[in-house]
Amino acid sequence: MPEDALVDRTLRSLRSAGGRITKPREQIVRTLIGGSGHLSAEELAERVHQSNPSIHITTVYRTLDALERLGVVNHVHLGHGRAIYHLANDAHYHLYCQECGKIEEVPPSLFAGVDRKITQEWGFKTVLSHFAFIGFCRSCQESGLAGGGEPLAGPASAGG
Amino acid sequence: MPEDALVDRTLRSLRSAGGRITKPREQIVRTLIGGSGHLSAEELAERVHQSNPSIHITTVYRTLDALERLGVVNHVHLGHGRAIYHLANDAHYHLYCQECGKIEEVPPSLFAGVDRKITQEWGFKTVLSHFAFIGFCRSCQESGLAGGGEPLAGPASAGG
DNA sequence: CTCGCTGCAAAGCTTTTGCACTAGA
DNA sequence: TCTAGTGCAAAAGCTTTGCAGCGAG
Repeated sequence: MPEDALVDRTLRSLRSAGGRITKPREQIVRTLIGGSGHLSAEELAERVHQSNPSIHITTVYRTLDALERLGVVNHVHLGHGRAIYHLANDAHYHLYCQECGKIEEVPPSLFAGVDRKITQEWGFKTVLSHFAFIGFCRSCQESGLAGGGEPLAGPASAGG
Repeated sequence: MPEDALVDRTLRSLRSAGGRITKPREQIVRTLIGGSGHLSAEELAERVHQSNPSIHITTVYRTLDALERLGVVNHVHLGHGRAIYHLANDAHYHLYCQECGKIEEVPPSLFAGVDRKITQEWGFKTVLSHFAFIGFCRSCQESGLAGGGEPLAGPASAGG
């Protein structure tokens, strides 16, 4: 199982950076790597609690923070509150259904064109990976939950 | 001044919807319409306080909420915390510089292509207006504050 | 007169911080 | 030993809610 190797490598990275390998860190890292790839801090804590209920969510946050500084983990904001964490080597953007909470992954290349345009025309460098794209997934649209409200609907009204 | 007419129309909309026209609402609506177009609830409250310091920020939130339900106002999240409010008839998306806080407006048409692609390929309906696009404005990039980290950097890897 | 609006205080939600104690190397 | 990590409690930051009194219509 390559997961064990990854867990091991990650823990050793922590140590190389001057940190220490502790039981809580080991369990958090193992759970994160073995998990679905998209976990909030709270979900991660819940899963960790199945093997060790005494690990505090503060420790989860601090460990995730340490991993993020190592470049092993990234976090993505889904909207108002929650953020999710995923392994940094898995580069993708996120579509977040605000109705059912489902997260879909899309390749960054999809936005390359828009991103280039924004850079050229506005001189602005976007960081599109740090916030999910909000909307409605297919099934929630079919349930009639997605209203209108987007200015995109209608005839193309300008060209920048 | 067309602003007075807009204020008046907005207040009457509130009444048509079963609401009441009060001094606080009048002042909040007037300040919002006369304002820069991008105000946080707190900024709006500050300006309103110049003419009436006793108006509580809770009232500002509730009035903005009422206006939003009428479709007169939209709010946009800039990131973790703050949201900004603007008139709904002014359709645009937002670029938010996470370094200096500057907000730039871009036409929704810019994203029409990506949006269509996401709809066609993922069946996902994005609501791109509800969250700003985060990044670094030109001047902050020139100050050397914008780091790397975006997966978009690198050879154009495909067109999806 | 009624019911919506208001101000105040307090709660809510996710994440961060202060502090004393524990434990890795 | 020495310093990083841990658990707990509390705070932080923005927004919402409960409640009693006021006032628009």
